[in-house]
Amino acid sequence: MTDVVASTRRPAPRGRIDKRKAILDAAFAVFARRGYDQACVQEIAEEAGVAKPTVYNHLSDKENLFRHAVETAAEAVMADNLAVVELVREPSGDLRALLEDVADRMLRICCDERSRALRRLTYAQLVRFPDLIEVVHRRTSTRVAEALADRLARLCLSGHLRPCDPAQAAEQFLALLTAPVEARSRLGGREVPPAEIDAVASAAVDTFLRAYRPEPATS
Amino acid sequence: MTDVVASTRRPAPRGRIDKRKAILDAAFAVFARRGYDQACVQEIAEEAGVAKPTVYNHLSDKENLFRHAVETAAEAVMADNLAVVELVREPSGDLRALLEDVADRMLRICCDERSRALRRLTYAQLVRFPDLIEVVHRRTSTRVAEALADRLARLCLSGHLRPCDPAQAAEQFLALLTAPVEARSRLGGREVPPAEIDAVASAAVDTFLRAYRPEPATS
DNA sequence: ATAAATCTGAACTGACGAGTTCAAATCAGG
DNA sequence: CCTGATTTGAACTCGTCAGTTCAGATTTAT
Repeated sequence: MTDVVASTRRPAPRGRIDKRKAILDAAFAVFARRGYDQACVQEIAEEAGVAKPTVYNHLSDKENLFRHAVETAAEAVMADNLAVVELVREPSGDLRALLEDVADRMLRICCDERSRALRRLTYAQLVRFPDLIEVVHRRTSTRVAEALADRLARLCLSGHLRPCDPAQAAEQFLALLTAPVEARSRLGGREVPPAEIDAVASAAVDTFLRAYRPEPATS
Repeated sequence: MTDVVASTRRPAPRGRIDKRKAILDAAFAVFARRGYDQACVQEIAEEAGVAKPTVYNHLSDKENLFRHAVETAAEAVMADNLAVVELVREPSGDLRALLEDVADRMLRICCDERSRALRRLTYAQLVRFPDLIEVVHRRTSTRVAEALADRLARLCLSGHLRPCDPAQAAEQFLALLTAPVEARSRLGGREVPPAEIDAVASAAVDTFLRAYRPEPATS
């Protein structure tokens, strides 16, 4: 009689459309704000504008839902990052300016809600889904580092950077970017103001260039 | 009738000893291996060799148990790290060797099970206990960075490093250490072989020194 | 229009775990 | 050795939530 429940239900096109996509999007959103254990399937169904049995109809169970939602998000984050790495080319003008631009774009991706939620969720479920972290990490970290290493290798060959191990250079470039931001965002809990992002990016590039610029002709 | 339950019960000195400490230790151990939600108070009680009501007698509820266990662990990790930072002094011999020793020790702390579990737990409960991460982060990260900055400032003044912002230098030194190790340990899921730890430490120090060594007297 | 597939809401089962209760056992101190 | 505090085990309450069932509504395709 006193039913005022569930006023936040979008009608969402009845019939058979891409319920599946709606469900996965909703799942990631709900997992992101509640965490795996606190998220309940009912809420995901409501967020997707769909009945609970429909959720189970598309994705067998909660675990499956989580895996698909997380892997999809990881895919998207990887695509964004790879697109940015593509920008690293033989500099037409200033190498520093180029790297700062790249650094800035990567940090913005790494600070946005989706990336943060993704890290949080995989980190949190490390014990329960060890294989999942493997997949996510490959997408969001390893792959990006490899792509960046490729680009840096070219810069070494063309003499814009000193000869070095490109994989290590890439690892350290990313370290100088991500670690300070992780720390300043309290592991993703706080929003980092753009001014700080800029500062971290420019400090990282500065240090990176000091360490990897070509040696002044010795002797 | 078919009761074979709870065969892993240590007797643990009956009467009133430091049950409290036993309980907190057990709590951290169980939270570490199960995560907050999966950990059940019964298991903590068993691990502590104590009855369930005794747990509730000492610490009001599960949340309280978690907070105390985590804060205690954070305190311990901080102490370890600060002790290592103390080693940074005016180098009697080689600055590089000194920094590599410090880097190595810090990485070992950061890779051990306790630190990893601590990061995992706080990261995972970011949403539910936002204030807790504040506390932990201050202990394990901010404080250590500040202490290191102090030491680096002295090295700048004595001319062992170029003039620079010591806070930034400390932040980047730690970034070059922790980020690669986090990546290689799959966010703490995998054990990192000592050889890799050494490699990361020495690469980090090398890059740090290239970026922060005193400028060769210009013009 | 009609048949097959899908979706819906609501109610249901079953497991699990937090926190409590209590009477009996155990301890510590005077 | 007596008294009061603490511990213990076991059973219990209570809420939550994953996953299921089902009869009826809706959709899509032919």
